[in-house]
Amino acid sequence: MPTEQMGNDTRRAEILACGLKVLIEKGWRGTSMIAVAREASASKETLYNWFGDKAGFFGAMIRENASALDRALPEDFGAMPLEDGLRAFGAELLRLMTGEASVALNRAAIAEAGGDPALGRLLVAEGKAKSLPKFAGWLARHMELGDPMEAAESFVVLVKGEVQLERLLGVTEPLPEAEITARVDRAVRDFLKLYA
Amino acid sequence: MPTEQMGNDTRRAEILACGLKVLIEKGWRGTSMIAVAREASASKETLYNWFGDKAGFFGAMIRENASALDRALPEDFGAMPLEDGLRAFGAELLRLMTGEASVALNRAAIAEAGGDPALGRLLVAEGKAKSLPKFAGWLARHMELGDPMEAAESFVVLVKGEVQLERLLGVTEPLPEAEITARVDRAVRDFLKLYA
DNA sequence: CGATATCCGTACCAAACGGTACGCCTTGTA
DNA sequence: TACAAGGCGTACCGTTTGGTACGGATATCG
Repeated sequence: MPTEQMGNDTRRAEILACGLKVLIEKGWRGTSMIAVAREASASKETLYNWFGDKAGFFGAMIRENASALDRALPEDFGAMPLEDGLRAFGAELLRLMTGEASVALNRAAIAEAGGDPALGRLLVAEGKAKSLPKFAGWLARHMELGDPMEAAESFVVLVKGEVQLERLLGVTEPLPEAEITARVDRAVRDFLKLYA
Repeated sequence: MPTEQMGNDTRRAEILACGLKVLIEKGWRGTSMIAVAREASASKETLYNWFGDKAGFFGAMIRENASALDRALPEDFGAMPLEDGLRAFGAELLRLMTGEASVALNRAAIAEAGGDPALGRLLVAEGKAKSLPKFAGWLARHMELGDPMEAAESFVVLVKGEVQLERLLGVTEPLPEAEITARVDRAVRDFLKLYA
């Protein structure tokens, strides 16, 4: 563990990354604050000072990972032609939503949703609620649509299918790249058939 | 093996119903064995004698509720014409998957999936894995399809959209009947456009 | 009627949790 | 070099959990 001065921000991101690692490896039930503290070589008191309580810590993890889709999209996505853009967006979306990090965070939010839906709301507000309108706007610029948001959601649904739920339930492994492209191909074909 | 014999059949169903009630009201975290026992006016020892352990109890709850879709379908479903059958199946599916019981059970299975995916596997094996092939067979009898299972899954996905995930995350309330029919209408229209 | 089995209620246990308090040591700064 | 801040590690507390054990009530059956 590096000693040279690392800004509080770096240390903070490091702790959040350790939390995500524990969450992925041990599941929601196995992720106690003491487990996170040990993984990060931090103290529980530090965790509580920085993040308030356990919910605050998970909220911070969600915020940290929410913009992953934006970051993963190619730089020239906005200028791509329709079909290429659909493929790029769909593949990145599927890769993200079935990846270990997203699955673990969604599992945690769902596990808590019965008692306190705050984490679930945060997950949606920081993730889908931000990226979907962007994608819908992009769509509207590339084809004529009566309701771009509806079309955007349709594409997302066609891409994800049942795979995300199966991942959440633990009945499926992360998708190999070949299956990602296969699913995206089919989704693009169906989407164009419906809306073009 | 602790017998698991019959005893009072209705008593067993009663206890399972109480467990589901607690699960819906208190969420997965609030559903301790003692909470279930109190709700059912039973003793913890009885629960453990009948169901083995906590996982066994939840497994029994899943089995009890798995065939709900079959039971809910109208008796003459098999003889319905294509579009009526799609509407009936879609509406019942959506009603079930967004209902309190299904949401609570799926949340429990997902919460445990990180450590032990057995509950998730059971949920899929008893639910979707049994009803989807039936529906695919029905579909194949009503239209010409290259891959009936693929078409059936497409219909399911078109009907559910993002609603089930939003329910699991706790960002949406159970759907009013008007929205159910609206979603099913759109799904049927899109499905026929893709496969008819 | 007495014997047997079952179930309820309660008490109990060890383990783990979230959260807090405190002593020690490193680091930054003047 | 001296002082202040703050993170690390550990110990601690009250609560809750899954799971077990025991005593008393009830019911069934010979």
